Amino acid sequence: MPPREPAHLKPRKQPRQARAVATVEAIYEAAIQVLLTRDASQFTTTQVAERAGVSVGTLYQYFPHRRALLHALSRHYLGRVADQVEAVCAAHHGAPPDRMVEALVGAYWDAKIDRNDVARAVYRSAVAFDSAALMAGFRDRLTTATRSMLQSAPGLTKTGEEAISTILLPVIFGTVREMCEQDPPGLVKAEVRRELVALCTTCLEGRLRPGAFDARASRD
Amino acid sequence: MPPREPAHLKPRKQPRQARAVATVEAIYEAAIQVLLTRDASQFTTTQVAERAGVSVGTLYQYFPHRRALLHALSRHYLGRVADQVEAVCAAHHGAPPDRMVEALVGAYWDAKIDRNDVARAVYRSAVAFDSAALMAGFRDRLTTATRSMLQSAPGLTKTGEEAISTILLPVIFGTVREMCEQDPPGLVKAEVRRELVALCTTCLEGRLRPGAFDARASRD
DNA sequence: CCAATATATGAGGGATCCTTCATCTTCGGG
DNA sequence: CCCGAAGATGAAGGATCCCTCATATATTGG
Repeated sequence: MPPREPAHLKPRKQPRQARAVATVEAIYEAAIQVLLTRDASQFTTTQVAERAGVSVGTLYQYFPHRRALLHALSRHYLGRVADQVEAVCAAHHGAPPDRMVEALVGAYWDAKIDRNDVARAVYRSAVAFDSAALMAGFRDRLTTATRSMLQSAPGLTKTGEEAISTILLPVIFGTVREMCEQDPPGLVKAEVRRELVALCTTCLEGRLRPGAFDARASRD
Repeated sequence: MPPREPAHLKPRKQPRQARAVATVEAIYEAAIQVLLTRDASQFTTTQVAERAGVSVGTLYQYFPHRRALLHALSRHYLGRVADQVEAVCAAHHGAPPDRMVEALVGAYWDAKIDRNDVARAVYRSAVAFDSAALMAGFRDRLTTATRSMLQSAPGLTKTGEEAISTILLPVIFGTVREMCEQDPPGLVKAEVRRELVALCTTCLEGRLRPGAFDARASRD
């Protein structure tokens, strides 16, 4: 059950016909594009409508005002990312700790980097127009999913899990964000990703009860 | 020699009397405050002038237009941070690698977190109008300073230094940014900072020529 | 094929906002 | 004390922008 949103942010009406669905989709896509063009203060409803190939009136049939559009966009995207990460976390309950970390970083990384443009647009929307609540909710979902997964790790104490979550998530979130906004060559990105996994794994190893990581230690 | 800025961004006139200096300072401070109030699209020259206790006309005597104000603000702040980090890096040439990392993280962390509000304001300003060039220059300065410091480390090969810079800087930048925007309780921040240093140190150790880190290995 | 409903249009009202400039006040050197 | 220069003012012009609403078009169930 998603948290109920403030009334003034609710979409005005739901699209019922196929073409309306397409229209809303086009508006979302246009909003992303406009958000990415230089100055975010040029994010005007007119610009979005024009880019989407519809009239302003149409836009206002589905979104009561500009901020509601941004809110819906962020909500839509963040929800999808959270879904993906939650699924991966759930699928790795009880897995070896190093696999957990690899899966977590991989899921978050892919969700963000694959749709680099969308991620950047949402970052911008979140910063330019205050959506702290939305971001906090997103973080909470990922934190819960991660901690739940880590708690199922063999050889990891409860306090160890807390400590590692505290450091692991900011590092992952921050590094991935940096990669989104900097957008370096693919080769560099691949290297950073590899290293990030290694970094987090090492960090986790230090928290495990000695001996719980034997399988991996003898592998290399 | 700072990179020459586009003509349309240059400040209109330099303050010559004491009260003018105070005025400009007040405008900067007001700009930061306004930038932090909810919606960044409400960053209007009128708002800034009012908050600074001056009239709009005064503002336009020193800044040719709104974007120039934001540009100057970011430039001013990023320059200061880069100065601090560069100084620390220079002061640690030839130091033991673990001290290097500690100093680097510490310097960047302090510069950003101590003036949390300014950092957040600049992040916002960077988004509200495109300042990719400014940010890129900032990153370059820090990258150069860091690599120069690391290259002076005993037991670190040239390629090792490259690899470590590639991963180290995004992790530090990203994590610190995450802390700025999330702004968790002081205790959590302290823990993250400690762990971040530990993480980076471990990462560095793996790159050193075996034996070059003896002093530290025998310490714990 | 025909209502009834859903969807789309875009000109324009009202509200800002950015920026200018003619005018006034304050400062500082002689 | 005086005068030129520096600094400060704020009303107003021109340009957007957000959002509404009366109107037009498309779709669908019967």
